[in-house]
Amino acid sequence: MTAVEDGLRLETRERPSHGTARDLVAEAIDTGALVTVVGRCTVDYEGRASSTLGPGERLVMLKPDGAALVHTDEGQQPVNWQPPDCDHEARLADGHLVVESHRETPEEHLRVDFEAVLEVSAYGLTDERDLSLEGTEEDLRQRILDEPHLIEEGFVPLATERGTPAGAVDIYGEDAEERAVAVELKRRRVGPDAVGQLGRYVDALERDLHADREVRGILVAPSVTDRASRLLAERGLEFVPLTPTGGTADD
Amino acid sequence: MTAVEDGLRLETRERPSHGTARDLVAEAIDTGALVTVVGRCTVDYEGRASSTLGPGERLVMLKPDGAALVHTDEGQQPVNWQPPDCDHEARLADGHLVVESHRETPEEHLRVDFEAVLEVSAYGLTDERDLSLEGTEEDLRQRILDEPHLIEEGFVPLATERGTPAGAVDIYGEDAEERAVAVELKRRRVGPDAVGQLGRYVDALERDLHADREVRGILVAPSVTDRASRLLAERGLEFVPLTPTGGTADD
DNA sequence: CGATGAATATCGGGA
DNA sequence: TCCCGATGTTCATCG
Repeated sequence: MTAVEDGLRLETRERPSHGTARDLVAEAIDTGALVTVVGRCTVDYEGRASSTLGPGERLVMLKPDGAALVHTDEGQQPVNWQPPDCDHEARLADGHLVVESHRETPEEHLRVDFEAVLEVSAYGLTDERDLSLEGTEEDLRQRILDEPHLIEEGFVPLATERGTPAGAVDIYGEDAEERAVAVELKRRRVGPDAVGQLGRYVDALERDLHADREVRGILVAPSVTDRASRLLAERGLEFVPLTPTGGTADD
Repeated sequence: MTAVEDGLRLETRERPSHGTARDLVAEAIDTGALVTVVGRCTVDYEGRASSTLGPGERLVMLKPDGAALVHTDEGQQPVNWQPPDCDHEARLADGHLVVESHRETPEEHLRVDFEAVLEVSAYGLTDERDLSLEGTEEDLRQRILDEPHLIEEGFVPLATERGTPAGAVDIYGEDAEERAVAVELKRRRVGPDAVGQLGRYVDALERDLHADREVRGILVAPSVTDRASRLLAERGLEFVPLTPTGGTADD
């Protein structure tokens, strides 16, 4: 089976000279292609923090939206990077291909200096990027709004993202006895941080509403850690086990 | 200028047949090479959540440590991925190259189905990966341990990462009047979450120590947001502006 | 293996 | 633009 012509743009050079590599990278940046450069290089970053990386073999990706990624043979995360909206540049310095990426606000600069270039490729890519994702906190919220009794019998949601001086409450409502209820949602097992978050909202609501009005705080998540459970008890907060999808909590 | 032979392994096919692509990807996985496959594809993920991605042109990277990345032409983050320690597999299905990546604990599966393959490359990469990074929270901690007066005159650090029922305090110490002090460090401007964190530690320490002993809580960061500042005041906590590097706080 | 919190976190929504 | 919180966060460290 032979691949048919498909209109996808592609330009590749194996083991190019540094000059050829520079020209191809520079052209690809200009034409809005996605570029990969693989070779032995050093990397320097200066900006929100600063870092240096000694010689090693890596894959550098330059995206047309201005993002830059330096990947080694290990790890899901790039060892160095630059966020979108940066300006990329390819140049020769001391006979080496040097790729630089820069932005302001904040001032950040990435420099990759190649001592050997294994391959340079430029791809003209287009993507609709219509990702459909399920199992998020949003799904959990909708599930509760559809079936409020999942929280408890008589629970009535009154607002989502209700503002307080401490931040927005995921779901604000009332229980069967018309007590105010703040619900904090998490799509996965939670630790102490989520308890602190809920506690801040409850405190803020108790200040906001009349001081004599009781405010219940309910954490909704598949499960909680021991420490979080203890913190909930200390603060008089409650926990309701629930998953975004309706599956069992697999902790 | 011509690149010299450098021992770096490289295997590339432009617009290969799906069968050729499958063979090359499978061999590269076996030999521990880093693989890139560029082409038009759909992506399905099922695991901690689930997602589907319709047809589009993307770059798929398979790392020898088991990580997988699907990158579009936009964004610093991959649109889909799989963490390290997954098992990669390349197969033909309905004449299409299909790349799959799987792991257990948790059960997660990624499937990329190519309808067109623009290029397949396999790179044999090695990397020492000796990244040196400055400007981290660790740097801020060391700066304070070296010069405790940066917190205030008379401050004495007694422990780092001191355990409490609510978590570990970054720096625990005493002030000039021998009051207990909990210090929470952040390398950058902080919001309400950091105040909640510090508050939990202070509460826990006040329970741990004798109830009559006052515990001061000090947040150390380049700057704070308005809301965080208000929360600090409400809880009787303090703020000391300080950067990891000693530079000025650029908020 | 789980828990905990840092990160050049990134990303999207809202004011 | 900044603030704020979610994320299939990932990652290192510690118990």
